[in-house]
Amino acid sequence: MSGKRTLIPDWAKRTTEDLLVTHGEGPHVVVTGISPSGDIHVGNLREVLVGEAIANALKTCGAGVHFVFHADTIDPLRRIAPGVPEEYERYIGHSVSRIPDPEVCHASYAEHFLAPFEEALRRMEIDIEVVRSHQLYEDGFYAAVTREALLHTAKLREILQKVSGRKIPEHWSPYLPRTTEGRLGGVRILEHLPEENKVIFVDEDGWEDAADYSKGEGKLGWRVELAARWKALCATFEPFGKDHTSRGGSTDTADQMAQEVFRYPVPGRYEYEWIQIRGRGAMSSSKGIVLLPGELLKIMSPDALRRMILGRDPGRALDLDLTEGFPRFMDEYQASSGQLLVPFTHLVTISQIARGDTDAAVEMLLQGGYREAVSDREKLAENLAYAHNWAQNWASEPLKLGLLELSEAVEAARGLDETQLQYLNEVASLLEGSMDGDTVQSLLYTKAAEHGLKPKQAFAAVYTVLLGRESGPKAGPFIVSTGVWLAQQRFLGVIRDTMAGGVEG
RNA sequence: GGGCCAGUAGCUCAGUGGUAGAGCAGGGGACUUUUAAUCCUCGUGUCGUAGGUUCGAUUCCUACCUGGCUCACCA
Repeated sequence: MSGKRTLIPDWAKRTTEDLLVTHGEGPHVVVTGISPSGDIHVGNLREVLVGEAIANALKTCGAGVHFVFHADTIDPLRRIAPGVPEEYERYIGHSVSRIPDPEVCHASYAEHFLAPFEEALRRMEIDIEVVRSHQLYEDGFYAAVTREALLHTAKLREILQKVSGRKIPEHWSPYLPRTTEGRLGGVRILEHLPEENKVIFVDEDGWEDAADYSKGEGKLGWRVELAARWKALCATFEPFGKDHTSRGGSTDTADQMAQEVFRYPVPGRYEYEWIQIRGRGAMSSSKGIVLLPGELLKIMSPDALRRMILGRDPGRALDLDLTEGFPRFMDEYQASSGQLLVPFTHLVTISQIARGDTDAAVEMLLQGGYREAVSDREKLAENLAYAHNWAQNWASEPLKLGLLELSEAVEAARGLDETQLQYLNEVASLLEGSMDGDTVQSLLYTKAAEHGLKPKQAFAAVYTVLLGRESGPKAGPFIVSTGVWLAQQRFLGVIRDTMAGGVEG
């Protein structure tokens, strides 16, 4: 029921078996990575989870595995993320690790977006080493491959041109030094001094300068860096989103560069499809269509999130339905993970009535016959919190239960007829704070009959005044949970205001 | 145009080389102290189209049609 089960899905098993054949028994290095130039969303999380699944499968086969998250913190800012002030335009071309945090809460622009993601990785207990590329460059980790790249500039340029089909400028260089203004690239390399780890370059204004590539004074261009990084990190496997894997794309060029220039075997690969949010479209940091892992961890457990993001097969596009479809997902998840089954929608109702009072929730669950579900109170409290958060943020209106303000209640009560109002009036006069749920329920029912109201009409009156709807959770226990006194005041208040407003007596 | 993915009951989707399944919706019934409550019951759909392989294909292959996404360093 608890404990971490590592079940290996079919797609991961197949991929891993191939990998063991093509790349040997290990030790393996599984690499994932992303550029923190904007929100790191659950689409990005899919890459990490695919990597994790492969890493786990490798471990199960007895192979040694090192699992790495390569944060591309040295990457230049290309466009400012939504919500970032416009004056950040002037940082375009600067390394995101060297740009101030727009909200001043972290050490840099990069950290601002990286931190929440790292927090999610931690909460999901993913066994991964997070490295920052600006750190690696500054530590000289990429010095050797950078030197190699510079020495093979002509060959790299040829590959780039041939494979991508793009015209590459004459003076192209795989290395982008940082100018005195802090911008990467846009300069011309004049000379490479391999024994000093330096390049001499001239900037747009004709100023000559030098950059030490063992100290992070520049970086490799993206496509070259990808291949170089495989070698430097000893990567044997890396998942890629489909945007990278199309013909002429970055994996195409990197594959050839790895083989012909770096003399390094191309790591195993898994191409995963993208995730869309139902009704909003494909996730995109730049369009502001984004769902953060942290948001989802508010409504489900890490394990459920893992299941949701991977889907049946990450090679297939996923259309995340967090509204109507979510309860079903949760029920299926619970069933398949052997947990006690309380229908999610029921949990949603209870969580909203109990509002954090676990004792009250236990009471209601017992009444509903969910005896087993209350045995683990800690777990239950957690699930109630998930359900409650979901109700707040994602549920459609009919599933939300919120008490009306008095003025809203008066407004809603206009739809009630006189008999219903009189019924509420009498009920209010008979309610007592000491009553329990069943007593209130029975009071509501008997008084309905006495007023000649069908139960449905009577209860509709109650729900209308309290919730603004014609139906709701079982009325007696609900009223007790809100506090009998509160319901009583609400009934009386509505009667008073409605009568004063001109309803005939 | 290249690539990837999909096209199965009204909707959302499972599924397997051998007479097609689930959930929801919908119909019928029970209950009748209310609920998007509970219980019972009801599904012959050209499994996108056309070919091929096979004793036999929805499941494998080919072509095509339709839809989605992706190919400017945004997973």
